[in-house]
Amino acid sequence: MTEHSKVIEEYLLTLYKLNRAGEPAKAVTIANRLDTSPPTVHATILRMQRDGLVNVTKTKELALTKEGQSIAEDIAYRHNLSEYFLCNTLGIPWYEVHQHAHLLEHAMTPIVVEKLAEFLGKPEFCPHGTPMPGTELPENTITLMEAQPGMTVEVAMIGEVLEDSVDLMKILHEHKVMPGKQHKVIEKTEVMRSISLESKEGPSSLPFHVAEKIFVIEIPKDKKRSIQP
Amino acid sequence: MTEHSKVIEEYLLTLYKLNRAGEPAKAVTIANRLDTSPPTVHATILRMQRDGLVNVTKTKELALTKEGQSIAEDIAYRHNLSEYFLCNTLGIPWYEVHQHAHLLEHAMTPIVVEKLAEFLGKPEFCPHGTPMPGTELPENTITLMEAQPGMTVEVAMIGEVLEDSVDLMKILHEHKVMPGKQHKVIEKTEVMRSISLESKEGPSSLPFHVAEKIFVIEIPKDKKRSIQP
DNA sequence: CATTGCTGTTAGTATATGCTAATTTCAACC
DNA sequence: GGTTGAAATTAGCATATACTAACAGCAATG
Repeated sequence: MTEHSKVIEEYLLTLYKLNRAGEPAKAVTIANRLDTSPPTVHATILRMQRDGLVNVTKTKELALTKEGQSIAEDIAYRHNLSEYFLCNTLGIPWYEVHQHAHLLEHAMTPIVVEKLAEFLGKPEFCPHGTPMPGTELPENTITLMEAQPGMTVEVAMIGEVLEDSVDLMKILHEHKVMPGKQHKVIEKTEVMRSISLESKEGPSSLPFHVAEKIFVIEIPKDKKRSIQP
Repeated sequence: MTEHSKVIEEYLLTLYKLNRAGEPAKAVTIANRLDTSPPTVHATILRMQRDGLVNVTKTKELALTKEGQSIAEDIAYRHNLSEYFLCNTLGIPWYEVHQHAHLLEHAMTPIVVEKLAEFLGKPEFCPHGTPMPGTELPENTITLMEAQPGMTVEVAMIGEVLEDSVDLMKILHEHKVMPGKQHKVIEKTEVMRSISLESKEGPSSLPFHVAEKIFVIEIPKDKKRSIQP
């Protein structure tokens, strides 16, 4: 488990997140996510293969090796832990922590990780609701896209892809579309390609492509707002 | 104030520390401190000149420009703040924090620095007693080398050069040669080239080259241990 | 079947960072 | 004044990370 460069750690984390999201892990995808040219990604992946971090299948899918997976989980943990710290200890808004954690995640020694986790009480989810590696979302989690009009849902996780846009995150925050908050699904209109919600804070409307990346849990009628007044 | 690489930040911080210690800032010194070959240092300094971070005098002394100085102070602040956090919040021993802070100092956004400083209560000294940029040690600070037998002194700062050796730091810790602790100077023996001390925790002996890097304040007899029981 | 278009790859370059070996410079010392 | 030794510099090279331009491979589509 040698140390790896920031760049390599980025690639590993990106592959890890793609896996978790069930998206195909191709070189182009990395190029898009990391805003890097395809040739650069190509060269970097060659080095990662050389170093035993990924394998490339016949269909050009990138698969993390045991070691690659293990390092990626480590980075994801450092990232989520940093976010938790920045949000809960330092009071940086949850929709802004991603960018700051993005730097910290590459600069934490194992001891710092351990001590920080203890200090924070070994949290299991980051402020966006993403479970730490080893933890899972509840079985009955669905995407907001799958929720039907009339349902009341509680937001469980804001998909990691959305975190890259602070502007979008801020809007979600303003409408209280954030982990732990409940919303009622009003309607899904094909024409507008958006979903209307209503919560205590007022109505909101989310485009389908965003709703696909928001994970929620249906709240049975009799339990509505039992937790969140 | 563009962002600079980790390497450049290291160079800037090294120059800053040399200045503070009153040591001549030459290329060789950087090479030794950073364990890098002279040609590499040379090339890097050329880039730093190009980027307006340092000037090289006729005598080959390296002088930080206004901008270089300002960035260096920023890094020093991030470093010291990190150390304070690691020690006081996470409980990592004061003699170990340096190495961890060494990574963190390059990974903190301005917002994180600001929020962390607030959280910690804007400390003015790191756990080794080093003042944050803008703060100074008391006027009457001397090195342990300058202290005379019979004097009772309180440790103010462990020089930054010493921080690099965890082994040495650990020994200092075991003998309670740490900021805030009082010691009586017993004798300075030229033959052994060392200074003997005595404190409540027992006797200790420090070689001259270490004593030169430890900064203390003389405690008048009538005030001895008034602060530290 | 041929075209279109996405994906991957190659070629050619650039920059930052690192090295060793060899050479130059210069001040200090005999 | 000449020698010596430390410091700086040059030459030559390697690797990781980036880019653009050009090309190849292959599947989907008309």
